[in-house]
Amino acid sequence: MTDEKVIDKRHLRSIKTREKLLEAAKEVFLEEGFHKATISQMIKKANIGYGTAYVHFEGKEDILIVLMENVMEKFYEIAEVSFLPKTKNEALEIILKQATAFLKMAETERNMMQVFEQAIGISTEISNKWKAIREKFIQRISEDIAYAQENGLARPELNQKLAARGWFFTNEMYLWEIVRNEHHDTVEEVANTITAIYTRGLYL
Amino acid sequence: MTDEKVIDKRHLRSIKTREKLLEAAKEVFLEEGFHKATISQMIKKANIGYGTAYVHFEGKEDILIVLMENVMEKFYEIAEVSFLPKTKNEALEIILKQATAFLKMAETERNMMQVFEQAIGISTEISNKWKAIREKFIQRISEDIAYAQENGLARPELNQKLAARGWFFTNEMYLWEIVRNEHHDTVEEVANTITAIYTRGLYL
DNA sequence: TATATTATTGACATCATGTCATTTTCCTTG
DNA sequence: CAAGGAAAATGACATGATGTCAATAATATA
Repeated sequence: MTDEKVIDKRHLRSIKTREKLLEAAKEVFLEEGFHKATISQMIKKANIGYGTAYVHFEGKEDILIVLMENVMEKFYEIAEVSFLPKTKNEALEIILKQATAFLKMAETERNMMQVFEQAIGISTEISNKWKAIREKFIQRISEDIAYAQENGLARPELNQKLAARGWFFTNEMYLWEIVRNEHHDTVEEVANTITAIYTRGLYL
Repeated sequence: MTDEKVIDKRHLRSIKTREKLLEAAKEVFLEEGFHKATISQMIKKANIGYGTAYVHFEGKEDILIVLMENVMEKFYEIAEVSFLPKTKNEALEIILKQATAFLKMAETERNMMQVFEQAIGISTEISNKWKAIREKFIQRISEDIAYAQENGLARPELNQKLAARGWFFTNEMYLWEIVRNEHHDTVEEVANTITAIYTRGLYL
């Protein structure tokens, strides 16, 4: 199990090479976007040989997946916050916090999220990982809505899964708009409006 | 203005070649997806020479843009339906119809929409055209909400633009799920739930 | 020091792209 | 209707990216 702790100079060099490449790849992805980015640019920036890239990774896509894992973990952390509201106010507060935390990611990780968005459209594997994150959120919120329905806080006639998806989808689309710098309302205002509509409805 | 009506045999042949290529390209895009698709596959299927493809189009992306124009026009038609509701019921009915028509597109044009989705992630031009469609919808709905607010039908404290975006975004995300065959509720149920939440709210 | 193991390397084969000089097809004019 | 010209089609080619692999360098071990 802990056999891997035997790290010799060779192994160390290997790790450093890998990290140099990852660092360079990040820059290239940010500068060029996913498809214009080439392995050649990365290895030049990292000062390593061409073949070396293929020793450490399977290709461009694989490199990006590794770079993305960091960011994706943060989403999981947000999604994993567990809650079972007892009052309507509690429910609203929590739903608002969740939306805000989610949208904030767009701002703090904007650069990598821009590359991420392209990659989702191109790589099935990356797309699947994003889908998993989405389902995690929807599952959480769906459970919360079901609980709220059982306790007379939410309208019982609404399909929880659909409602949860809708809520998440709205947040997600705003996330991408913020990532693309296409949106100039603050994260707080967006989160407030989404929550207000979902909890109070648009029409009187 | 009508000079172009002079169509000789050469011109006719040119048009036919172009159409043969578009037809073949459509098949290849559907079979292979946007990036695996190659010009070579298309020209073989169309029985024309390699260079010919570049006489008619600037490349893969350009071919897809032309193929997409058809589909996109249909979205514009839906978006252009104008309405100013007088009663709350009228507002709900119209918003439901709009959502249903929009989502139905995912079903009737599923194949091309699948290619479309990839293309949006890859081609800036296609992405921009889709954004224009989105803004058209949001503009329409935003106006409707503003009107409803002025006439005491909708909550006046909500930001119309944000509400309209949210509504559209939810629909759009469902659209893509349906396109990807990832969704098994009926279009009607989805449209109903979205409308119900937006108009009546999730919590009591 | 000699040998084994691990990591690195760049040259190479492959494949898609876009260009362009050439060829084919059709029209026009004397 | 024959000759020359214009429009359309063509495929060979140059370019650039990818992934592989046999050779080489660096380090460990006996």
